[in-house]
Amino acid sequence: MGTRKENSTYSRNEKYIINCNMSYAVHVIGGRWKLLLLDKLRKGTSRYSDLKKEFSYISERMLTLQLKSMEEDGLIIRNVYAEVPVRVEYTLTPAAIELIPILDLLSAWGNRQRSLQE
Amino acid sequence: MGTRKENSTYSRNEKYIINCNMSYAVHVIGGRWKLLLLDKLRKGTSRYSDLKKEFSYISERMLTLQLKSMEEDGLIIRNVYAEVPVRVEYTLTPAAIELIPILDLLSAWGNRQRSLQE
DNA sequence: TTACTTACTTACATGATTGTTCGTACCACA
DNA sequence: TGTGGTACGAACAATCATGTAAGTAAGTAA
Repeated sequence: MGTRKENSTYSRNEKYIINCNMSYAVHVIGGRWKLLLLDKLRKGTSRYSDLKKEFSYISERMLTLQLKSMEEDGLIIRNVYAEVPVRVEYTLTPAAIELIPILDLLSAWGNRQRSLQE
Repeated sequence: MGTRKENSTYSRNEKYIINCNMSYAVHVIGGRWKLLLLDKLRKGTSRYSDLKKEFSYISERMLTLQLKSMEEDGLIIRNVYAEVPVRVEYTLTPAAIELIPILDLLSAWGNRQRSLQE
């Protein structure tokens, strides 16, 4: 989510992952706060200040970073309204909406798995 | 996957994620090499040396770390055979087998999504 | 006694992600 | 002119994840 050094082993190893669609999908939702944000946005469009209020424990920096990353990966759309003060709204894309039921399956699996683990 | 400092913001923030089963599931499969290992093991039991040979680009340290983590999370079972030299085999647990079709859905989604992105 | 195989383990270094703090741009309104 | 609200951005620091290089343990065979 920042700049990367080329030619480190870490970078070079990426080629072994990059052609794995599963890894890609997990990467896309893998940021620390992305799932929480997806879960919020599935209930409807939110503006930046709403997210900031609801997730007050997420630093503003991380909030914008995760949102930007999700926008780049085609999970959300960012709409800017030229009002005063500015209003910025975030909405799920169709692709993200397709993802939701799969995440629900994952969630159910996680639930079962955790109850088994204790 | 190592020791953690308590009381850092990073640690404290965990409580906002820890009760999210989705995040748990993503965490469980989120290590860099876990999906590749799952994909290999779904085709059948493998011994350590097989994995090492197939994934020669993964350092031994990371290989054992990821395998141990997957074992702790109930994704794989580690069987040790008291032969000479030792033989250690890794097998998917039923829980991991339940996970496979969900991961296939994720993979299909990733495939669609990536073709849209370019 | 030494060498050999398998499956790790440890100490250390590098790179990536996340968090803290402060500052900015825009325009309205007093 | 100055204050206020929204939505960020940049510099820096802390923490986590990954990679490198070397060594270990157990047992058998030479």
